[in-house]
Amino acid sequence: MRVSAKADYAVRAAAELAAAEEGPIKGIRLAEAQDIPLQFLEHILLELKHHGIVRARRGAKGGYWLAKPADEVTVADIVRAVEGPIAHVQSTPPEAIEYRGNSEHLQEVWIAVRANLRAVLEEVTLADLVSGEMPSVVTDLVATPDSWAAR
Amino acid sequence: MRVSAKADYAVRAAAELAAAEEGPIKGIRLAEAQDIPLQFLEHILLELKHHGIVRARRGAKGGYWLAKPADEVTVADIVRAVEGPIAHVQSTPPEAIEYRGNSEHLQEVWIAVRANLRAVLEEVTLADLVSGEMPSVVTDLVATPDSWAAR
DNA sequence: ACTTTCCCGACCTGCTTGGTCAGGAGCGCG
DNA sequence: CGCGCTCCTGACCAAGCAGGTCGGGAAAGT
Repeated sequence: MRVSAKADYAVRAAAELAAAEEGPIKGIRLAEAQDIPLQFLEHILLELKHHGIVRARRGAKGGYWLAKPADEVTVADIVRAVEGPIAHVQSTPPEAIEYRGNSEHLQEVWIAVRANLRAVLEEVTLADLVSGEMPSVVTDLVATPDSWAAR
Repeated sequence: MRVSAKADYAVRAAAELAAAEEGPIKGIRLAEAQDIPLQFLEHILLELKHHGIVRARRGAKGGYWLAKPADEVTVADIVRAVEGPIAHVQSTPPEAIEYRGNSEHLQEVWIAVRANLRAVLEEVTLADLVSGEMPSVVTDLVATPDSWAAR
């Protein structure tokens, strides 16, 4: 139930790409803008490329750019690209688990957990992220003081 | 963003304890009821004990039982006991992260993610789990067909 | 040709996951 | 008391992941 450095880095780099107006952005510029180790970032960007989220070109005028418009790329897309499926239990998707005995209804809990994760991650696009204009599901939750409480 | 075997086991064992009406339940009975490796389960139960969620007694009439009524123990309590804090990013709580540049609003996303996780995990008690009468947040999500779709 | 930049596999250290093993300590009972 | 039962605890272990670094290769531009 934690967010890895890789996923965090990936979203931040993608946000930087979404904000860039024209042309390819070099890896080193992304790394510096978001304070990410360059060589690690290159591996992450390669994964994003393999998942069709970014494109890249080598050489003097090379760099990375988004493969799709920023409002068509969600945070969920990026997290799945670098972390794999969201909210799997014991490496199997919640809809495929079968519980016996008194934990029979636990499946419903994990399904609800995944659904609520998706409700945020699939709703926020890179365009939302850079503009700061979040979908209502986020603004509502963020406006609740309890959401900020440590526990 | 995944649920570990340990957390899954822990909740299932706790559900079994919640369902048991009388007296201490032996480890081996929990292990068999939920098909969990016994020695691994004992370590998990020990952690739950250290977190004040279960109690135990040794000897012939020994076993484990819940330290509190089943309707006062939430799934979140158990997950936190065995997995640590929920939805930390790079091992730091989302309210403590500071983002710069174009990812400035990413903090709000992680806050919303955590809040939505809590909305499920802190709402479901062991009593709900064994009775099958889930809180509305769960039944609503589970009733949505999309929640069951793989992606 | 030569530089720049991405591409990509190998490697590395340390920690986590999902366990097993061996023994010790408390509890109840005859 | 002695004895068996059950939990308690630390040590260990194999595999994998996290979070990187290193070194070289391949395309793009000039």
